[in-house]
Amino acid sequence: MDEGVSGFCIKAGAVRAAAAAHGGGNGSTGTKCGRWNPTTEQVKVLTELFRSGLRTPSTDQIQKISTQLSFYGKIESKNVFYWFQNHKARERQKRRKVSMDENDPVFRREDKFSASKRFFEVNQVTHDQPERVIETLQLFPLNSLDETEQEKLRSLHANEYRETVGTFPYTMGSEIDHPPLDLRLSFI
Amino acid sequence: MDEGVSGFCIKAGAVRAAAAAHGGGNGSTGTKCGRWNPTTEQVKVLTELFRSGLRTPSTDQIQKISTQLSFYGKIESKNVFYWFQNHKARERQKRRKVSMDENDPVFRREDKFSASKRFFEVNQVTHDQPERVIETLQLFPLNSLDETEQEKLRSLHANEYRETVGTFPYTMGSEIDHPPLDLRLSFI
DNA sequence: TTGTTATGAATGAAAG
DNA sequence: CTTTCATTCATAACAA
Repeated sequence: MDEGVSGFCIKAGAVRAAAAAHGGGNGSTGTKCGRWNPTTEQVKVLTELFRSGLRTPSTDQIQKISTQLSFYGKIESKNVFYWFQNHKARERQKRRKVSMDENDPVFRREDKFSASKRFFEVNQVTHDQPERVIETLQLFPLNSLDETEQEKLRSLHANEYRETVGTFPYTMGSEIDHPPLDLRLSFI
Repeated sequence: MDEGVSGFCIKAGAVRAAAAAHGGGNGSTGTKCGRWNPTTEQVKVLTELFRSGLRTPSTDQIQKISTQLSFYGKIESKNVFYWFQNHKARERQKRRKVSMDENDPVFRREDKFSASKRFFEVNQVTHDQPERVIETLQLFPLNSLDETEQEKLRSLHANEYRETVGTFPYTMGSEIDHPPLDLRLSFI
């Protein structure tokens, strides 16, 4: 199991055990050196921005978002950049509700071009959003926000847990009536 | 809190250990579990495929494998995907642990990349490890429909373009359906 | 029960 | 943008 914790960060001691970041607003405030671990606040804001239609923030936007989120914890521009990139990619990936009729008893004709991208049948948290993709959203008025201004953004409560969208209503209701038994690797 | 479906699971019995060797309701058909639990048959096949050299099955292959394995129990494409992903990663992880040769106990510190690709630069590290495995194994000769190349040489420098175009006003709150959450996105 | 291990799933980071 | 890698989180299966 937990073999050598390879990795390249010094993490001199056993840092692994600690973790337990889930469940609560993990500080992530300069904890370890490893990778960015967003706080629930940060994730919430980012998610909301995404929901608002922002998908590929510009450099300027990334900078502003990063600045704002830095209050909630350590964060860098690249984190925001990657977040959006990953979120978008995975959202699309999961969006692939391609119903691969593997159970279809009727031989189907070859589809023109089958989707060749990864796709899982993962449901998505109710998103009744008319898919309005705003590439460039007006973020943060240019008038800089003072420290005091940022303080106002503070307040709030720490929502528990981090975003976890990972469930899916199994669609493959029941099994198919037994196909040729014993297939093993014969199909390779 | 709401982390999707997790927790309750009927756990239809030993699926991994032994048993389940017979075509019979192991925890697959009627179990609504939050997490896939492979049957011994499924694991066996997957392992054999892995041993055969398959490490990163294509979407098409994943599909086929999933279809085949569905006989042994409930399984989805993403399960296969994750299985290979994890198996490969852990194989490598163990390999890495062994790598710590006493020959040179010096730990090389990863240079802190500062950068900028826009803000940060992704330093091109290395690309070694002459991976000697079969990336693409021919599975199921039945229908070896090879999806044609879709779009590969696309995208490119379309970013700048988009950035510029999206400068339209965008009234806050107007277009966006008012977020039900407590938003400090007011600064948008 | 509690603690540990194995591994499914998620995701930040980065390569291609 | 797409795909892969590395690390981490969560939990079923198991041991004590």
